[in-house]
Amino acid sequence: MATDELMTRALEMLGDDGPLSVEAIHRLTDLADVPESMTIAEVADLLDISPHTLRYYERAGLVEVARDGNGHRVYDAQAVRRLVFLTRMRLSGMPMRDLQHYISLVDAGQHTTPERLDLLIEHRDTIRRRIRELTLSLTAVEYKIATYGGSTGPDVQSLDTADRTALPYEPPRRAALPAD
Amino acid sequence: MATDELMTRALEMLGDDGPLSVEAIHRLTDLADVPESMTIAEVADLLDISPHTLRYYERAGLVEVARDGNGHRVYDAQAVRRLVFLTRMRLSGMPMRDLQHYISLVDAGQHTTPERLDLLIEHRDTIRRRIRELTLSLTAVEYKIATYGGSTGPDVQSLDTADRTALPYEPPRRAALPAD
DNA sequence: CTATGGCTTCGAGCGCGCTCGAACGCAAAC
DNA sequence: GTTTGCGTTCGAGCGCGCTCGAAGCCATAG
Repeated sequence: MATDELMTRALEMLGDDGPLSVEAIHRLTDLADVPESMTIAEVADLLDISPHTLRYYERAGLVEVARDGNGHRVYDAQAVRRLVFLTRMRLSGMPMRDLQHYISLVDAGQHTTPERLDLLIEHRDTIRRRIRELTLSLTAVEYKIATYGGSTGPDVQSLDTADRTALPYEPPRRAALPAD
Repeated sequence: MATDELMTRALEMLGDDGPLSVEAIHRLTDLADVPESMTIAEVADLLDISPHTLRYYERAGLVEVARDGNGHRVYDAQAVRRLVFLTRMRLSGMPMRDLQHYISLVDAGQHTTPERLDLLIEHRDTIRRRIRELTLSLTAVEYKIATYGGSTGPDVQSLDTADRTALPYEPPRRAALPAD
Protein backbone atom coordinates (compact mmCIF):
# COMPACT_ATOMS: atom_id res chain seq x y z
CA MET A 1 0.00 0.00 0.00
CA ALA A 2 2.41 2.63 1.21
CA THR A 3 4.97 1.23 -1.17
CA ASP A 4 2.81 1.61 -4.20
CA GLU A 5 1.96 5.05 -3.08
CA LEU A 6 5.60 6.00 -2.70
CA MET A 7 6.58 4.52 -6.01
CA THR A 8 3.75 6.20 -7.78
CA ARG A 9 4.60 9.52 -6.28
CA ALA A 10 8.22 9.18 -7.31
CA LEU A 11 7.43 8.08 -10.82
CA GLU A 12 5.03 10.95 -11.23
CA MET A 13 7.90 13.32 -10.68
CA LEU A 14 9.69 11.95 -13.71
CA GLY A 15 7.15 12.74 -16.37
CA ASP A 16 8.87 15.88 -17.63
CA ASP A 17 12.34 15.07 -18.87
CA GLY A 18 13.90 11.94 -20.24
CA PRO A 19 17.60 11.32 -19.62
CA LEU A 20 17.60 11.01 -15.86
CA SER A 21 14.60 8.82 -15.47
CA VAL A 22 16.18 5.95 -17.32
CA GLU A 23 19.10 5.46 -14.95
CA ALA A 24 16.88 6.48 -12.10
CA ILE A 25 14.29 3.78 -12.64
CA HIS A 26 17.21 1.46 -13.16
CA ARG A 27 18.48 2.32 -9.72
CA LEU A 28 15.11 1.67 -8.20
CA THR A 29 14.42 -1.58 -9.92
CA ASP A 30 17.62 -3.47 -10.60
CA LEU A 31 17.84 -4.74 -7.08
CA ALA A 32 15.97 -7.73 -8.35
CA ASP A 33 18.19 -9.12 -11.09
CA VAL A 34 21.67 -8.99 -9.61
CA PRO A 35 23.96 -11.65 -11.06
CA GLU A 36 25.72 -14.23 -8.87
CA SER A 37 29.00 -12.38 -9.16
CA MET A 38 30.40 -9.45 -11.08
CA THR A 39 33.74 -7.94 -11.99
CA ILE A 40 34.73 -4.47 -10.90
CA ALA A 41 34.12 -3.13 -14.40
CA GLU A 42 30.63 -4.56 -14.47
CA VAL A 43 29.73 -3.11 -11.11
CA ALA A 44 31.23 0.22 -12.06
CA ASP A 45 29.11 0.20 -15.17
CA LEU A 46 26.00 -0.77 -13.29
CA LEU A 47 26.40 1.97 -10.72
CA ASP A 48 27.81 4.51 -13.11
CA ILE A 49 30.85 5.16 -10.98
CA SER A 50 34.51 4.46 -11.68
CA PRO A 51 36.43 1.34 -10.64
CA HIS A 52 38.67 3.75 -8.76
CA THR A 53 35.73 4.86 -6.68
CA LEU A 54 34.71 1.28 -6.01
CA ARG A 55 38.18 0.50 -4.71
CA TYR A 56 38.03 3.65 -2.66
CA TYR A 57 34.76 2.57 -1.06
CA GLU A 58 36.30 -0.77 -0.22
CA ARG A 59 39.34 0.90 1.33
CA ALA A 60 36.94 3.07 3.30
CA GLY A 61 35.47 -0.08 4.82
CA LEU A 62 32.07 0.18 3.19
CA VAL A 63 32.19 -3.24 1.53
CA GLU A 64 34.25 -6.35 1.67
CA VAL A 65 34.97 -7.91 -1.66
CA ALA A 66 36.44 -11.37 -2.30
CA ARG A 67 39.25 -12.07 -4.80
CA ASP A 68 39.56 -14.74 -7.44
CA GLY A 69 42.65 -16.79 -8.26
CA ASN A 70 44.29 -13.82 -9.94
CA GLY A 71 43.63 -11.50 -7.05
CA HIS A 72 40.89 -9.78 -9.00
CA ARG A 73 37.82 -8.55 -7.16
CA VAL A 74 34.70 -10.68 -7.30
CA TYR A 75 31.53 -8.84 -6.26
CA ASP A 76 28.82 -11.17 -5.03
CA ALA A 77 25.15 -10.25 -5.10
CA GLN A 78 25.19 -9.04 -1.52
CA ALA A 79 28.12 -6.73 -2.11
CA VAL A 80 26.45 -5.34 -5.21
CA ARG A 81 23.21 -4.76 -3.36
CA ARG A 82 25.05 -2.97 -0.63
CA LEU A 83 26.82 -0.85 -3.20
CA VAL A 84 23.54 0.04 -4.84
CA PHE A 85 22.35 1.23 -1.48
CA LEU A 86 25.56 3.09 -0.72
CA THR A 87 25.58 4.78 -4.10
CA ARG A 88 22.04 5.90 -3.65
CA MET A 89 22.85 7.34 -0.25
CA ARG A 90 25.91 9.14 -1.55
CA LEU A 91 23.88 10.51 -4.44
CA SER A 92 21.35 11.89 -2.04
CA GLY A 93 24.10 13.58 -0.09
CA MET A 94 24.86 11.34 2.84
CA PRO A 95 28.51 11.90 3.88
CA MET A 96 31.03 9.06 3.80
CA ARG A 97 31.37 9.37 7.56
CA ASP A 98 27.72 8.58 8.16
CA LEU A 99 27.79 5.75 5.69
CA GLN A 100 30.78 4.29 7.50
CA HIS A 101 28.92 4.58 10.76
CA TYR A 102 25.84 2.96 9.28
CA ILE A 103 27.82 0.09 7.83
CA SER A 104 29.61 -0.46 11.09
CA LEU A 105 26.18 -0.85 12.68
CA VAL A 106 25.12 -3.31 10.02
CA ASP A 107 28.25 -5.33 10.62
CA ALA A 108 27.67 -5.17 14.37
CA GLY A 109 24.53 -7.24 14.03
CA GLN A 110 20.78 -7.30 14.41
CA HIS A 111 20.58 -5.41 17.67
CA THR A 112 21.62 -2.18 15.97
CA THR A 113 18.55 -1.96 13.76
CA PRO A 114 16.90 0.74 15.89
CA GLU A 115 19.92 2.98 15.61
CA ARG A 116 20.12 2.30 11.88
CA LEU A 117 16.51 3.31 11.57
CA ASP A 118 17.29 6.54 13.37
CA LEU A 119 20.04 7.26 10.87
CA LEU A 120 17.76 6.52 7.95
CA ILE A 121 15.03 8.72 9.34
CA GLU A 122 17.50 11.50 9.95
CA HIS A 123 18.74 11.22 6.41
CA ARG A 124 15.20 11.14 5.08
CA ASP A 125 14.55 14.43 6.85
CA THR A 126 17.76 15.88 5.45
CA ILE A 127 16.67 14.97 1.95
CA ARG A 128 13.27 16.52 2.56
CA ARG A 129 14.83 19.73 3.79
CA ARG A 130 17.14 19.83 0.81
CA ILE A 131 14.25 19.33 -1.58
CA ARG A 132 12.40 22.19 0.03
CA GLU A 133 15.49 24.39 -0.19
CA LEU A 134 15.91 23.56 -3.83
CA THR A 135 12.25 24.08 -4.56
CA LEU A 136 12.48 27.53 -3.06
CA SER A 137 15.59 28.36 -5.07
CA LEU A 138 13.91 26.97 -8.14
CA THR A 139 10.99 29.30 -7.61
CA ALA A 140 13.31 32.25 -7.24
CA VAL A 141 15.18 31.36 -10.41
CA GLU A 142 11.95 30.82 -12.30
CA TYR A 143 10.73 34.16 -11.08
CA LYS A 144 13.94 35.81 -12.19
CA ILE A 145 13.73 34.17 -15.59
CA ALA A 146 10.13 35.23 -15.98
CA THR A 147 10.80 38.85 -15.10
CA TYR A 148 14.09 39.07 -16.91
CA GLY A 149 14.85 41.05 -20.01
CA GLY A 150 12.84 44.24 -20.17
CA SER A 151 14.23 45.76 -23.32
CA THR A 152 16.09 42.63 -24.39
CA GLY A 153 14.03 39.51 -24.04
CA PRO A 154 14.16 36.90 -26.83
CA ASP A 155 13.42 33.83 -24.75
CA VAL A 156 11.16 35.62 -22.33
CA GLN A 157 8.09 35.75 -24.54
CA SER A 158 7.55 32.08 -24.01
CA LEU A 159 7.09 32.82 -20.32
CA ASP A 160 4.47 34.82 -18.57
CA THR A 161 5.85 38.34 -18.19
CA ALA A 162 2.53 39.92 -17.31
CA ASP A 163 3.37 40.37 -13.65
CA ARG A 164 6.03 42.94 -14.42
CA THR A 165 3.12 45.30 -13.97
CA ALA A 166 3.51 44.67 -10.28
CA LEU A 167 6.94 46.25 -10.43
CA PRO A 168 7.85 49.91 -10.79
CA TYR A 169 7.43 50.61 -14.49
CA GLU A 170 10.94 50.99 -15.81
CA PRO A 171 11.88 49.16 -19.01
CA PRO A 172 15.69 49.01 -19.19
CA ARG A 173 16.64 48.51 -15.55
CA ARG A 174 14.38 46.95 -12.98
CA ALA A 175 14.15 48.66 -9.62
CA ALA A 176 12.92 46.23 -7.00
CA LEU A 177 14.85 43.36 -8.50
CA PRO A 178 18.45 42.35 -7.93
CA ALA A 179 20.60 44.40 -10.27
CA ASP A 180 21.83 41.51 -12.37
CA MET B 1 0.04 35.89 -12.32
CA ALA B 2 2.81 33.46 -12.95
CA THR B 3 4.58 34.97 -10.01
CA ASP B 4 1.75 34.34 -7.63
CA GLU B 5 1.54 30.87 -8.96
CA LEU B 6 5.24 30.24 -8.38
CA MET B 7 5.18 31.74 -4.92
CA THR B 8 2.15 29.78 -3.96
CA ARG B 9 3.68 26.59 -5.20
CA ALA B 10 6.85 27.26 -3.25
CA LEU B 11 5.07 28.19 -0.08
CA GLU B 12 2.93 25.11 -0.32
CA MET B 13 6.08 23.02 -0.10
CA LEU B 14 6.90 24.49 3.28
CA GLY B 15 3.87 23.43 5.21
CA ASP B 16 5.47 20.42 6.88
CA ASP B 17 8.42 21.52 8.98
CA GLY B 18 9.22 24.75 10.67
CA PRO B 19 12.90 25.73 11.02
CA LEU B 20 13.84 26.07 7.38
CA SER B 21 10.83 27.99 6.23
CA VAL B 22 11.61 30.96 8.40
CA GLU B 23 15.00 31.73 6.87
CA ALA B 24 13.69 30.59 3.54
CA ILE B 25 10.82 33.02 3.36
CA HIS B 26 13.28 35.60 4.59
CA ARG B 27 15.45 34.91 1.59
CA LEU B 28 12.52 35.27 -0.74
CA THR B 29 11.13 38.43 0.73
CA ASP B 30 13.87 40.56 2.21
CA LEU B 31 14.87 41.95 -1.15
CA ALA B 32 12.44 44.72 -0.40
CA ASP B 33 13.74 46.23 2.83
CA VAL B 34 17.48 46.44 2.29
CA PRO B 35 19.08 49.28 4.25
CA GLU B 36 21.09 52.03 2.55
CA SER B 37 24.35 50.52 3.71
CA MET B 38 25.46 47.69 5.95
CA THR B 39 28.58 46.47 7.70
CA ILE B 40 30.14 43.13 6.93
CA ALA B 41 28.77 41.68 10.15
CA GLU B 42 25.26 42.77 9.31
CA VAL B 43 25.41 41.32 5.84
CA ALA B 44 26.92 38.12 7.17
CA ASP B 45 24.08 37.90 9.63
CA LEU B 46 21.49 38.61 7.00
CA LEU B 47 22.78 35.96 4.64
CA ASP B 48 23.77 33.51 7.33
CA ILE B 49 27.30 33.19 6.07
CA SER B 50 30.57 34.22 7.68
CA PRO B 51 32.39 37.51 7.14
CA HIS B 52 35.26 35.35 5.92
CA THR B 53 33.07 34.02 3.17
CA LEU B 54 31.93 37.50 2.23
CA ARG B 55 35.53 38.63 1.86
CA TYR B 56 36.21 35.50 -0.12
CA TYR B 57 33.37 36.31 -2.53
CA GLU B 58 34.75 39.78 -2.97
CA ARG B 59 38.23 38.44 -3.69
CA ALA B 60 36.63 36.09 -6.19
CA GLY B 61 35.33 39.11 -8.04
CA LEU B 62 31.66 38.51 -7.35
CA VAL B 63 31.02 41.91 -5.72
CA GLU B 64 32.75 45.20 -5.36
CA VAL B 65 32.43 46.78 -1.95
CA ALA B 66 33.35 50.32 -0.98
CA ARG B 67 35.34 51.24 2.14
CA ASP B 68 34.71 53.87 4.75
CA GLY B 69 37.30 56.17 6.33
CA ASN B 70 38.68 53.32 8.41
CA GLY B 71 39.02 51.01 5.46
CA HIS B 72 36.03 49.01 6.67
CA ARG B 73 33.68 47.55 4.08
CA VAL B 74 30.44 49.38 3.40
CA TYR B 75 27.85 47.28 1.59
CA ASP B 76 25.33 49.38 -0.30
CA ALA B 77 21.88 48.11 -1.19
CA GLN B 78 22.94 46.99 -4.64
CA ALA B 79 25.84 44.94 -3.29
CA VAL B 80 23.56 43.35 -0.73
CA ARG B 81 20.98 42.50 -3.35
CA ARG B 82 23.64 40.94 -5.51
CA LEU B 83 24.87 38.94 -2.55
CA VAL B 84 21.37 37.73 -1.79
CA PHE B 85 21.22 36.49 -5.34
CA LEU B 86 24.67 34.94 -5.22
CA THR B 87 23.98 33.20 -1.96
CA ARG B 88 20.78 31.78 -3.30
CA MET B 89 22.56 30.48 -6.36
CA ARG B 90 25.34 28.95 -4.29
CA LEU B 91 22.78 27.34 -2.02
CA SER B 92 21.11 25.78 -4.98
CA GLY B 93 24.39 24.37 -6.15
CA MET B 94 25.69 26.73 -8.79
CA PRO B 95 29.49 26.51 -8.84
CA MET B 96 31.65 29.57 -8.14
CA ARG B 97 32.96 29.37 -11.69
CA ASP B 98 29.53 29.85 -13.22
CA LEU B 99 28.71 32.61 -10.81
CA GLN B 100 31.91 34.38 -11.81
CA HIS B 101 30.96 33.98 -15.43
CA TYR B 102 27.48 35.26 -14.81
CA ILE B 103 28.73 38.29 -12.91
CA SER B 104 31.25 39.07 -15.62
CA LEU B 105 28.31 39.16 -18.04
CA VAL B 106 26.38 41.46 -15.76
CA ASP B 107 29.34 43.79 -15.55
CA ALA B 108 29.77 43.63 -19.31
CA GLY B 109 26.45 45.40 -19.80
CA GLN B 110 22.94 45.11 -21.11
CA HIS B 111 23.76 43.28 -24.34
CA THR B 112 24.66 40.12 -22.41
CA THR B 113 21.14 39.56 -21.05
CA PRO B 114 20.36 36.76 -23.52
CA GLU B 115 23.43 34.82 -22.46
CA ARG B 116 22.59 35.44 -18.82
CA LEU B 117 19.14 34.10 -19.42
CA ASP B 118 20.65 31.00 -20.94
CA LEU B 119 22.71 30.48 -17.83
CA LEU B 120 19.70 30.96 -15.60
CA ILE B 121 17.64 28.54 -17.63
CA GLU B 122 20.42 26.00 -17.55
CA HIS B 123 20.68 26.33 -13.82
CA ARG B 124 16.93 26.06 -13.45
CA ASP B 125 17.08 22.75 -15.30
CA THR B 126 19.94 21.59 -13.12
CA ILE B 127 17.90 22.33 -10.01
CA ARG B 128 14.93 20.48 -11.46
CA ARG B 129 17.06 17.43 -12.21
CA ARG B 130 18.51 17.52 -8.74
CA ILE B 131 15.06 17.72 -7.19
CA ARG B 132 13.97 14.71 -9.19
CA GLU B 133 17.08 12.80 -8.15
CA LEU B 134 16.47 13.63 -4.53
CA THR B 135 12.80 12.76 -4.75
CA LEU B 136 13.74 9.38 -6.08
CA SER B 137 16.28 8.81 -3.33
CA LEU B 138 13.74 10.01 -0.83
CA THR B 139 11.29 7.42 -2.04
CA ALA B 140 13.90 4.72 -1.77
CA VAL B 141 14.79 5.73 1.77
CA GLU B 142 11.15 5.96 2.76
CA TYR B 143 10.59 2.53 1.33
CA LYS B 144 13.54 1.17 3.25
CA ILE B 145 12.32 2.76 6.45
CA ALA B 146 8.85 1.37 5.93
CA THR B 147 10.06 -2.17 5.31
CA TYR B 148 12.77 -2.10 7.94
CA GLY B 149 12.88 -3.97 11.21
CA GLY B 150 11.39 -7.42 10.93
CA SER B 151 11.95 -8.83 14.40
CA THR B 152 13.22 -5.61 15.91
CA GLY B 153 11.09 -2.67 14.97
CA PRO B 154 10.16 -0.18 17.66
CA ASP B 155 9.82 2.89 15.45
CA VAL B 156 8.39 0.97 12.57
CA GLN B 157 4.88 0.60 13.94
CA SER B 158 4.24 4.24 13.30
CA LEU B 159 4.81 3.58 9.62
CA ASP B 160 2.83 1.44 7.27
CA THR B 161 4.51 -1.95 7.31
CA ALA B 162 1.64 -3.77 5.66
CA ASP B 163 3.40 -4.20 2.33
CA ARG B 164 5.99 -6.46 3.83
CA THR B 165 3.54 -9.11 2.74
CA ALA B 166 4.83 -8.48 -0.75
CA LEU B 167 8.23 -9.76 0.33
CA PRO B 168 9.31 -13.33 0.96
CA TYR B 169 8.13 -14.09 4.46
CA GLU B 170 11.25 -14.17 6.57
CA PRO B 171 11.23 -12.33 9.88
CA PRO B 172 14.86 -11.85 10.94
CA ARG B 173 16.60 -11.20 7.62
CA ARG B 174 14.92 -9.85 4.54
CA ALA B 175 15.68 -11.58 1.26
CA ALA B 176 14.88 -9.34 -1.68
CA LEU B 177 16.10 -6.25 0.15
CA PRO B 178 19.63 -4.93 0.50
CA ALA B 179 21.21 -6.73 3.42
CA ASP B 180 21.60 -3.72 5.65
C1' DC C 1 57.14 -14.83 -28.05
C1' DT C 2 55.72 -10.52 -27.35
C1' DA C 3 52.25 -7.33 -27.13
C1' DT C 4 47.77 -5.61 -25.36
C1' DG C 5 44.51 -4.94 -21.98
C1' DG C 6 42.54 -5.21 -17.66
C1' DC C 7 43.29 -5.94 -13.27
C1' DT C 8 46.13 -5.30 -8.61
C1' DT C 9 48.26 -2.07 -4.55
C1' DC C 10 49.87 2.03 -2.79
C1' DG C 11 50.33 6.66 -1.95
C1' DA C 12 50.03 11.13 -3.71
C1' DG C 13 47.40 14.85 -5.81
C1' DC C 14 43.45 17.62 -6.98
C1' DG C 15 39.35 20.70 -7.25
C1' DC C 16 36.13 22.85 -4.65
C1' DG C 17 34.61 26.11 -1.30
C1' DC C 18 35.53 27.78 2.19
C1' DT C 19 38.07 28.63 6.87
C1' DC C 20 41.54 30.18 9.63
C1' DG C 21 45.57 32.55 11.72
C1' DA C 22 48.86 36.14 12.00
C1' DA C 23 49.84 40.74 12.31
C1' DC C 24 48.01 44.91 12.29
C1' DG C 25 44.65 49.47 12.66
C1' DC C 26 41.27 52.19 14.74
C1' DA C 27 37.81 53.62 18.18
C1' DA C 28 34.95 53.65 21.99
C1' DA C 29 34.83 52.04 27.17
C1' DC C 30 36.88 51.89 31.49
C1' DG D 1 46.42 54.99 28.75
C1' DT D 2 45.39 50.53 28.12
C1' DT D 3 42.05 47.13 27.05
C1' DT D 4 38.33 45.26 24.25
C1' DG D 5 36.35 44.51 20.08
C1' DC D 6 35.60 44.69 15.37
C1' DG D 7 37.56 45.41 11.32
C1' DT D 8 41.56 45.00 7.70
C1' DT D 9 45.05 42.04 4.29
C1' DC D 10 47.40 38.15 2.98
C1' DG D 11 48.51 33.60 2.32
C1' DA D 12 48.17 29.10 4.01
C1' DG D 13 45.42 25.13 5.39
C1' DC D 14 41.57 21.99 5.55
C1' DG D 15 37.83 18.56 4.76
C1' DC D 16 35.60 16.17 1.46
C1' DG D 17 35.32 12.86 -2.13
C1' DC D 18 37.28 11.29 -5.23
C1' DT D 19 41.01 10.73 -9.06
C1' DC D 20 45.21 9.51 -10.83
C1' DG D 21 49.81 7.49 -11.80
C1' DA D 22 53.40 4.21 -11.13
C1' DA D 23 54.86 -0.35 -11.02
C1' DG D 24 53.64 -4.82 -11.48
C1' DC D 25 50.87 -9.38 -12.47
C1' DC D 26 48.34 -12.40 -15.47
C1' DA D 27 45.72 -14.01 -19.65
C1' DT D 28 44.42 -13.98 -24.07
C1' DA D 29 45.35 -12.43 -29.25
C1' DG D 30 48.19 -12.14 -33.03
